[in-house]
Parts: sequence; structure tokens; C-alpha cells
Amino acid sequence: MPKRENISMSVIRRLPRYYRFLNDLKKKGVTRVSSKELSAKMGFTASQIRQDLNCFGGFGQQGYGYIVEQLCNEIGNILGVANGYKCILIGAGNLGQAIATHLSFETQGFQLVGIFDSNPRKVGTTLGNLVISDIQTLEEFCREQKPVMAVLCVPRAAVERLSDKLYAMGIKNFWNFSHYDITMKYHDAIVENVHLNDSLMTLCYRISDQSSRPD
Amino acid sequence: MPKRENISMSVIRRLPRYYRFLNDLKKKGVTRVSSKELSAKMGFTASQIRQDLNCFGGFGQQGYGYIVEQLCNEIGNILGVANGYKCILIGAGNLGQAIATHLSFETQGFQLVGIFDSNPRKVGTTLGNLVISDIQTLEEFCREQKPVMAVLCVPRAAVERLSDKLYAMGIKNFWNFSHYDITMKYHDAIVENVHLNDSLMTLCYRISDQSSRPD
DNA sequence: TAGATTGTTAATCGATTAACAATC
DNA sequence: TAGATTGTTAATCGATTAACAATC
Repeated sequence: MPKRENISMSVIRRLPRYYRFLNDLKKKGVTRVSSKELSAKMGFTASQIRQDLNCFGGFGQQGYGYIVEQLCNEIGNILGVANGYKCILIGAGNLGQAIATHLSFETQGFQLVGIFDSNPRKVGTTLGNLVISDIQTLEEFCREQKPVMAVLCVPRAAVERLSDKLYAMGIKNFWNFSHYDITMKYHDAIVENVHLNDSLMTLCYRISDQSSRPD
Repeated sequence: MPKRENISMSVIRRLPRYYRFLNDLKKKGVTRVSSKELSAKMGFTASQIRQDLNCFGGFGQQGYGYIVEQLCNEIGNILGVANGYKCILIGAGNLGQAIATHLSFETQGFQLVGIFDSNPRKVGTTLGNLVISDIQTLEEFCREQKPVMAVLCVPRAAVERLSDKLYAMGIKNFWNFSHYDITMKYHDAIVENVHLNDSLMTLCYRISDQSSRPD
């Protein structure tokens, strides 16, 4: 019984975390969990957990709690982990390599179908189970494969033009690792930014702020 | 005139973004900016920008706006970009390499003083301007150098024990790239997580959600 | 039935936005 | 002085928490 109406971004950003913790419980063989137990593990209030889960439907049983496997699957479906959206990765530097090899796109809603780089030394070499293609072949590739998302691992300077090109080819969803902000560029694009610099500076602030306090 | 009292986390997480945009303006030679102009560029409301900046002091001039360079410096100071906190990076895989080479720790409040890995093939090789050390030498190194932050780029399975070890050595600030959640482990630690999986799944949700809507 | 825990509504809290007086 | 834009207060909005009836 999907209720789903105007789910707020704060709830959405908590979903992967629920999924992660439930997956862990599942692997440990735990079959049942209450909002109170999840609360202790995850650091959200029990109230919030019940509220969050209830946005999508009544997954629990009163007096009992939630069945771990069932809840995990439900959240997986909500997130769309089996969607297999075709995506491409651009920029096979260290970061691109790390992402292509260490992340499991397949179990998280995507299918990595192409990796592109402009460096002739890299083109033709293998990364994960894909051969790195020349960035020159990008347009043709997109016409044929029609990927819907692009992972941007190119330097800041290259992103501005690249994202325009991709957008023109019909790719409107971006996972952006560059330090350049494309959030405001397109009115109908979905951009998920990973701003490592921002994260690092936030950490710096929090460390300083703490040391300036008595406790 | 620093006001600073109980700055909320939402304001703090916006600070690096202000810093980034102001730095850009500075580089472009723009000397003056109003909250309205910043609003158009950054996507926050002008009201929020004024509110945010005012948590830390009156940096603007009524009727004129903000002096870009001055404001940028102020925010840099607030973030503590010149603090130079000593930090170490553990795990010199692709991700660790990307972080060590592509991020400018120095200009963002930190100083990377050591890189550690357990792989004998990697130990002794150079990364950036540091030589990768054997993880066995970690304890001695920490006693001497007393780093205050650790960047965790090791696999999920290794993090649990590693973070305990580091915590015992007195490192209470973590930049955590592993898929393992250490946020709840220590009551007095500051943890900044970069959960790439969560980000990817959120993107997946947003793509699915959009396609299920008429517009 | 008694105990437990959800689903859901109401109360609280905090963050964002609007408005405007202060002032450059 | 008139125009502009901040600093700051008040109003609104939304998110979190508390409470409790429903029910397993």
C-alpha cells in the first residue's frame, strides 16, 4: 500500500541508511526488529523511524515490530536498487577508477555500460569489466546505448563543457564528483553532488569549533 | 565581531559552499557582491544568505553589499582553512590515492603527514609528496607526530578494528569513506562520513521518483 | 487477557522566508 | 537626498518529537 506523496528530501536522504542497516541485520540473520532497536543502532529517534517508514506504507506489525527481510526488500524497492539504469563514467583517473571498481552499481539501481577518458594511454585498457573508450566516441555510444546517468570524474575545468554536451545528448541525471557546481545549470536535471572539499572543510570547522568550547 | 552561538548544522554545511562561490568570484576579479546576486548564483534565498552570514558577524555594508575578498577571508577563517591540522590517510587503494593526490588538504585546514597501507607492494612507494608507510609503524608514528584526524579509505571489514585502534591512540576525528558506520561508536568523536553508496542510491530514487510523476 | 509496538495525530521545535527599520 | 542593501525581528513553514489509540 504505497502512500507516497511529496516525500521530503530529508526522508529520502535517510532511506539509503535504513537500507544499509537492514541489510546488515539481514546478513547477521536477525529476522525481527523494532523501531526502538533500530533507533539505538542508527541514532534516529524511534518516533522518526516509524514516521519515515510510514510515508511509504505500513510495513510493520503492531505489537511485534518489523520483519527485517521484508522491510529491507521494501526499502530496496522504494529506492529502486533493481532498476539497472544505464550509466556511463567519464574520467578514468584515480577517483574514476576507485568508483568503477569499488562500487557496486548493479546492486544500487544502475548498470555501468561505458567508461570514457581523453588520455590515449588509458583508452583501450581495462577497468573492472569494461574497456576504457575514447571520449571521441561518446556521442555515437550514447546514441546507441542511451544511458540515462553520467558519473562525472573529470577535473573542474572540463566539467562545464562536458556537462553541456551530455545534457544535449539527453543525459539529464548526473553524479558529480568535480568541484564545479552544475546544480544550477539545468532546470530539469537531477544532480547528486559529492563535494569532497565541502565535506573536508566541514570537518575542519567542527574540529575547530569543538576545541574552542570548554566541553 | 564574532557572534557565534550554537550555529546550527544546516548553516555549517552551507559554509563551504559560500566559501567556494566567493573564491570563484574572487578569482574572476569581482570585488563586490550582494545577497541578491549570490542568491541567483547559489540557489539559496537572499534572506537566508544574510541570515547565515549574520550568525558570524556583520560582514556587509548596508546599501552596498559585501566585499568579496573580505567576506571570503572571513568565511575561510571561520572554517579554519589555515588551521593545518595534522592528519593521516589509511588505505592507499584507488580511492586513497585519489584523495591524497587530488585534494588540497593544505588549503582546507589540514596537513597530510602520513599515508599507511598493509600491502607490502605499496609500502615504500610514493604518493603525492609522501612515501607510503607500513601500517605496522602506525602506532609509533602517531606517538611522535600526534595527528588529530584520520582519513579512512580501507575496506569495510577493516574499519571496525582500525577505528578502535586509532581512537585508542587519541585520534578522535575521522573522515570516513568506508561503507561501515562509525558515527555511533564513540561518544566524543567527530565523524564526517562520505557514503558514496548512499549518494548513489539517493540519485536512483530521485530518478525513479521523477519518472513516476507526470511532470 | 496483558504486553508490546506500530500507525497516526497533535504538540513542539527549529529553520526558512518575509518584512522592514537602520544606514551606507 | 534618494536608492540600495544590509542586519534583524516577526511570521511562516516544515520537520521532529511526543503521545496515545489501534491492534497484533
